[in-house]
Amino acid sequence: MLAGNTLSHEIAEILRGEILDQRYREGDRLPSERAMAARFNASRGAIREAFSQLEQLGIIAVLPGGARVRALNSASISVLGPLMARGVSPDLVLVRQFLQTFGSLAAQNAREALACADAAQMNCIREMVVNLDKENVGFSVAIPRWQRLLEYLATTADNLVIRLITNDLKAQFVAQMTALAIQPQIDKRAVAHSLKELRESLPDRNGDRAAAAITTFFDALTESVLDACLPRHVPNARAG
Amino acid sequence: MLAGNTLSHEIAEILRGEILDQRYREGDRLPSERAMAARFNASRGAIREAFSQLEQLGIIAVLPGGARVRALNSASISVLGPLMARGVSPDLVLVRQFLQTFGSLAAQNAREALACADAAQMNCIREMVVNLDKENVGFSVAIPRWQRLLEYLATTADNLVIRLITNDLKAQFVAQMTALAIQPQIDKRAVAHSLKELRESLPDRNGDRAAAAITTFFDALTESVLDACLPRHVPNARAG
DNA sequence: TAACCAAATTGGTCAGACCAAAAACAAGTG
DNA sequence: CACTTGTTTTTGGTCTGACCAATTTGGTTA
Repeated sequence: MLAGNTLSHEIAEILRGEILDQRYREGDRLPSERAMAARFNASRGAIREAFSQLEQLGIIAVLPGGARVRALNSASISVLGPLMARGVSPDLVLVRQFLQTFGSLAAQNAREALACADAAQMNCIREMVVNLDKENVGFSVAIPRWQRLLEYLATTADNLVIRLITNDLKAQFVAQMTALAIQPQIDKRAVAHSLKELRESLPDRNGDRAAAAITTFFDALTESVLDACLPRHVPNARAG
Repeated sequence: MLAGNTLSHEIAEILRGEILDQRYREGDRLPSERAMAARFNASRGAIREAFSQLEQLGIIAVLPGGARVRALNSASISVLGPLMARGVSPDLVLVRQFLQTFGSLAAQNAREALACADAAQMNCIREMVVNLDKENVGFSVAIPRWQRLLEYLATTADNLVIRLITNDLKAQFVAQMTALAIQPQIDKRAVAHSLKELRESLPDRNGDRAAAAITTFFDALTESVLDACLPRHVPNARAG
């Protein structure tokens, strides 16, 4: 669908799936480029470009004598999206790991933002936090506000390493999540608590406290998302 | 420069450098594949493979009509290594961001490890921490032990997302650091304190406390590494 | 000026070929 | 039988030249 309109992208996508599905074991030699060309009715050049993409993904190593499958642990972040989409690893486990990791990085952003923000930026942060805390809005309204806050903290912290990581993570994760159209019911008490901590951490620029607040928020978010991912077969009649 | 023995890797490396050096501005169109082929005295196929690598790096977008330079913010983590090696961004800033981010992820690993470790794993962790705390060893002895501890925490936490991220980070960072042959003088008191916190967090599996201890350690490590990176008083070279 | 159409350019792919290095195999050796 | 050695096959890396489809470009027209 969205993957790649070009032949080499399609081939790469197919092979990526087969590798992530463990159709070739780690260390195994992939069929030769010529064999692949025959299989896909394509030229060797197209196969070569597909292999190149898989190599950049870190899931194969192509060298004279043949292309070999590498360990999943040595892959690049970009495999996480496809991995989550397939049944290779338990989805919910990966979702949890995603959100927890994302939360850690966001917390670090908050820590650094409070350490290096100027007066105007601090004001802006304070304003966003207060606004976020003001009304008891629904999930669909609150989440974009949180996103803006986290984005502003990221901009303020200006940590390129975290920025690049979260770029990759978002690209892999958001696509999968939005595809599921999840409507989590986040624990409002936990959110309120993390907002209170966040607000109180601002005056004396307590980075650790702010980071802890962000972590708390992501813990709650994680639980709610996981809950929303569960098969809602069960008649769970309990409103918050 | 052992980066890539193949021609396409060499070309990709050169172009990557030129792009990271801002020789082409964001959004600019790169010279066509044919022009590049002429410039490097190579075939279009080789240029294409080089372009493919740059595309996977996230620094160019190749599409019908021409290849365009993308924003650095949208790049992949793998550009950090080359970026740090060049003078594009202040080195020390990147080094700090690297270590702080690495610390955040290690702290998260510790948090999750304590949450999910079985009895045997907890014993192993305790043993490593105690061993680390036992003697007052030098930097070159202590660091490998810390690495083993962090690695074991990572294995125990078994967070694939963090694993993949740190894979990339290590690949980009360690190469640069070892090339500098840095001998940091780490603050032993800070390390001792973080070890104490870590040790005391084990009995009741206080993940937050363990995470804070790891963060403390990385703060000290960051300062010492940055200090070691500073230009020292050159013995004689006052030429110029 | 704005809309429109044709020519030049560009990426995507294909085909067939050559080379050097690696792998697979055969044969000889202890 | 195991182990080395030398030859053949396979494999990846690159080149050349060509074709197609889509974009870009630039000139033309309304």
